[in-house]
Amino acid sequence: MLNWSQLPSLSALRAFCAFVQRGSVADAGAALNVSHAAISQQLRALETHLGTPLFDRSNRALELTPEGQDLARALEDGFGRIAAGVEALSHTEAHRPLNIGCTPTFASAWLMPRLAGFQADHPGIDMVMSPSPSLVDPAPGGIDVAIRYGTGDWKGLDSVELMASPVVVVGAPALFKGDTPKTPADLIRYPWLEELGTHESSSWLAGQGLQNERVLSRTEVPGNLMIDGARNGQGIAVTTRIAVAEDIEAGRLVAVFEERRDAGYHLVTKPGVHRPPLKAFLRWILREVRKT
Amino acid sequence: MLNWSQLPSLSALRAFCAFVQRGSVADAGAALNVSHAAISQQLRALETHLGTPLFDRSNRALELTPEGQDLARALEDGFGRIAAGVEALSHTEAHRPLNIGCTPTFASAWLMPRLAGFQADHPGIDMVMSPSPSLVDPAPGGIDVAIRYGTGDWKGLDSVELMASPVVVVGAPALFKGDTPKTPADLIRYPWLEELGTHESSSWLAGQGLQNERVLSRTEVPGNLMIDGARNGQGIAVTTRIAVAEDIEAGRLVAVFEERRDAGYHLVTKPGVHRPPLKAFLRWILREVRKT
DNA sequence: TTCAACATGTAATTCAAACTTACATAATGG
DNA sequence: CCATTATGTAAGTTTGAATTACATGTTGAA
Repeated sequence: MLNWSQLPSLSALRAFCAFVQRGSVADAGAALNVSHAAISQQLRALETHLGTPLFDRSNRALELTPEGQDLARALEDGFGRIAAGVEALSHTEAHRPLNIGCTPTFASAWLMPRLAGFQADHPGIDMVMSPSPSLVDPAPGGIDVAIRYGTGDWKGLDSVELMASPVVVVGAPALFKGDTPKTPADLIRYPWLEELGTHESSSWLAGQGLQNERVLSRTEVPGNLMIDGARNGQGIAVTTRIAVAEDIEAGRLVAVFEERRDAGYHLVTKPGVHRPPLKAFLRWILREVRKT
Repeated sequence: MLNWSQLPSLSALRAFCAFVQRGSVADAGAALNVSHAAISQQLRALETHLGTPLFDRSNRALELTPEGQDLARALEDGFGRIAAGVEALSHTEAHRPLNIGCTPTFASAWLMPRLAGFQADHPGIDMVMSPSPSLVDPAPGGIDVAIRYGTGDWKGLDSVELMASPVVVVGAPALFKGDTPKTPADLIRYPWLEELGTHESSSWLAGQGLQNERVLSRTEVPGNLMIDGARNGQGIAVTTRIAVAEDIEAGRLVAVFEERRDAGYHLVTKPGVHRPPLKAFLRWILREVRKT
């Protein structure tokens, strides 16, 4: 086990190593971004600490004593190993792709159409989209950031609101045949679509006091297909405003109920440091949201 | 060539390495003689600098991420190499014998009789005596300390006076046969002894204004034999008071002239740091002198 | 479940190592 | 011999790192 307590000051060792590599006190200072005097003092402190002359100061230019040469070799090895380790880390980190977790709905409706812009701005950053209805924790080495729908209170995780978005209940105009439902209870008569692995429709109905009612039929479909199904008149869907904004605008879907809640999409990250690609992404997406 | 400028703070790296070895923040603090809070802050600073999470903080005890493990390996290697180099240095240094240069006369008359005391006090320190009339520079790796006769003004070297000691001119009572010389000029009639490699007798005579006189005979002998020769009545010798103090006391030699000059024996060292054995010796010899 | 013990995090202040500036000393080379 | 180059020293300042004190959160036993 390393005995730290009797190791000389690391800055002194660093100064010595820089001096050895650069060959002069002034150059060593330049390499470390400090003055020559700083190096001079560190070198003297090192000699004092070790109780050994490391230099022959008889000439103008310092020369290493045999002891100094031994130490130099050890330090160049040691610091070299350390620097290599640090650099390797930065490299692998910089190149590990950015891993984004979000719901299939949000991905196809909002994120994917804009992502090209981000990739154009940051050609060095590879990305992996992990669309998944289940809300995976952003873990180190796994998901870097998750985009989640909720109220922003994920315990143990940091979140910032991306955009508020009410829950809407939508259906195709063809489904209603002009007879648009007036109350939530009217919806019982229709077939429902639900995203695989979620229970949004039931919880919405429960929120309306209809938790015991059975709807006409309930079809579970993969997330990306739910909106498609709704558009085709296959049933009622519960989703967020953002995901169907364009469809409503274009008249392909009708929002029959809309519930103003203080919920919305959030950027959720692990507390702690963000690696540079992640920082870039967060900056970009927040700017992107502000545009609209 | 190492690029120092983008290396993280070395104390942060050290803290990280200590944490890895000890397994907890608090223990790492203990190993480095700092508080747990200091370590905590260093670790966070390191993560921030690298832009990479090094720990999984979801549990109470920190766990290394894969990146953290890579870095840990590099740091343990690197710091290990450094520590080994430093330790090797201290070891070889501590064991290199102490090299003392002094005149043969002083060695046999004053130093050798007392040296046993030093060695008894410092059993770990080996010594090499280098008696030599020529005044060798104490150089790194060579002589650690020289004991020289003079006035203390050796340019480029540090010196402290060990003891003042006038120059004396001595001869055996048998040589003078009761007819002790009264003036320096009287000494011309006697045979002279001179230490090999020195010119003390001629310069003493020159100091008395007798630079052009020829003495009866001049015999050059190795330093350690000069006093012996004088004792045996083989001639006049010029030396220092200290070297013949006991002989004069015991009546084996007579001091015919004594010149009070501000000269004496000095401890002469290279400026700069003194390694521990040298410091011990200097402390010892100065205390030894003060005893008398 | 609740509480004590443990492990780490954070904020504010204090402290000291390390740096800068300015001047000094000394060697080298034209 | 002087200009130039290289290092040393001293004094004062800066800032990185430490301490202290309190907070947060987990674990395990009562």
